[in-house]
Formats: sequence, C-alpha cells, structure tokens
Amino acid sequence: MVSDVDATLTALADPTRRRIVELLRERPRRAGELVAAFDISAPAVSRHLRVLRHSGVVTERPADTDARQRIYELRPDRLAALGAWLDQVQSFWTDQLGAFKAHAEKTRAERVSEE
Amino acid sequence: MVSDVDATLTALADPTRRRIVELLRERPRRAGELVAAFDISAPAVSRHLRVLRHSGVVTERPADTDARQRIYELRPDRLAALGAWLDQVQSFWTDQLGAFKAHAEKTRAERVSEE
DNA sequence: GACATCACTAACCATGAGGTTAATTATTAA
DNA sequence: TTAATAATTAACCTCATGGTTAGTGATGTC
Repeated sequence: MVSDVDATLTALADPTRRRIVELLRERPRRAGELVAAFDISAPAVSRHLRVLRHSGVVTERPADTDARQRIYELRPDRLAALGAWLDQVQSFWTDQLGAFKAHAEKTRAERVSEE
Repeated sequence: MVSDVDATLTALADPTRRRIVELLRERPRRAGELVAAFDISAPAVSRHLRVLRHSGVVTERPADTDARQRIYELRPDRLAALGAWLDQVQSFWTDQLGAFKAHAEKTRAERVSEE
C-alpha cells in the first residue's frame, strides 16, 4: 500500500537527490550534466541516480547522438503516488478537524502560487 | 525555498516516522499510545517524535487530565507544503513532456529559467 | 587498431542515524 | 513526603549511507 511511496520518500530523503529532481524538473539531462551541477565526484552522483532509478523516480536511456551519454528524465508516476499518499493523510486530518479544512486548502493554494 | 519541504522529507524518510504519521492521521494520540504501537523502545519512539516535532509535522501538548502525558497531533501545513512542492515538480513535467520527448535527444533545448 | 571519453561498478573509509539501557525531570498517587 | 508513572535526555553501540579513488565496459574518434 505504501511500498512505492516508501521507496519514493527514501529516494527523496537525500538533499542531493532532491536537487537532481529539481534539475530534471526543468528538462531531461545527461548524467555528465548532472555531475557538473554538484561539487561531489561523478561516482557519487551516479549512485544517487541509481537510487532514483530503482525507486522509479527517474528513467534512463542512452542518447541518440552518443550512446555513451545517458539521458535522465523525471517520471511522474511515483511522485503522483506520493502526492496521493499526502492527500490521503491530509484528507483524514481535515475530516477530523473540519474547521481547519479551508485553512489547509488555502495554505496549499498560496504555496503553489508563490513559486 | 525548499527548506521546509526539505525538513519534511527528511522527517518522512524513516518508515517508523511514516507509520507514526499514519497513526496520527486518524486522531491525536498520547506518546505512550504511539510507543505501544511499535516493537522498539520508548526512547527510540521519543526521538522519532522529536524529529517530527522539529520538522513541524506534528505538535505536542500536555494532556488536560494528566500533565505527564503528552498528546501528539498531526499538523497539516508542512505536509501541505510538501504537496505543493510535488505539484510543482509534476506540473513542470507535464507542461514540457511533449516538447522534450520530440527534441531532447537531438536538440539542446534552451529553457526559460523561471527562478 | 589505438586511444580518449562517458558513465558505471568495486573497494574502502568516515559519519550519521537509529537502536539499546540507564539516568533524569515532571507530575500524580499513596 | 515518599513512591510510582509518563516521557524524555544521556551515553553508548552498530550499521547503513554517502563520500572518496581506482578500475571496468562500452562507445566514439584519430
């Protein structure tokens, strides 16, 4: 029930991996491109990518132009599952305390529009 | 920018803490009640609660009937912020999926930076 | 074919996080 | 006021995780 959410949260637990997700949020990127974005070594980034891959947060494929290069792309399903889990937790909460429901929704909406 | 999301994800990274959140999803609970729900020691649970407290996911207050007991309650703001972050990531993905599916391999697409 | 390049795995090391038991604080009960 | 209870902090141990450098496999380039 929570197992893929579990893997997703574990994957997003690390700040470097969160940053990778944010980079991939803009567009797919080559592994080397991601390595260049951090001050850590290439193998370190590579292992973060493996965690993200195995948790299903990203996909990987070789580039058409140069098969040595690997393109990483964000995959929405797992993030959607996490979102659903969050909605569930929040909805239970709002059911419990109906008076605050409006406030919670309002807060959420504000945060979205802020960025 | 991501800092509270950061703390929230770190807090939810641990399976025990996720389970605590799910228990609190139903109703506020006493610390001892939460301890009883796990096979680990009371201090271990206590520290998980501290992490959740510091990340803002839960609040704590003494019980009215017995001030030794502490009531833990879920707080929606941080989870809402995390939800907003997820929405943001996903919306970027869906906006740009079509365009990049076609050209990502051949073209180095230049992006408008929204930050 | 020889060599460079991209990204990965392998092997190793250090730190942090989660677990334990023992001690501490605050409150209630006798 | 003394003892018991609820929960926490303190001190300690172990192991998972993230970092490193070195080596490997595959692909592109000369």
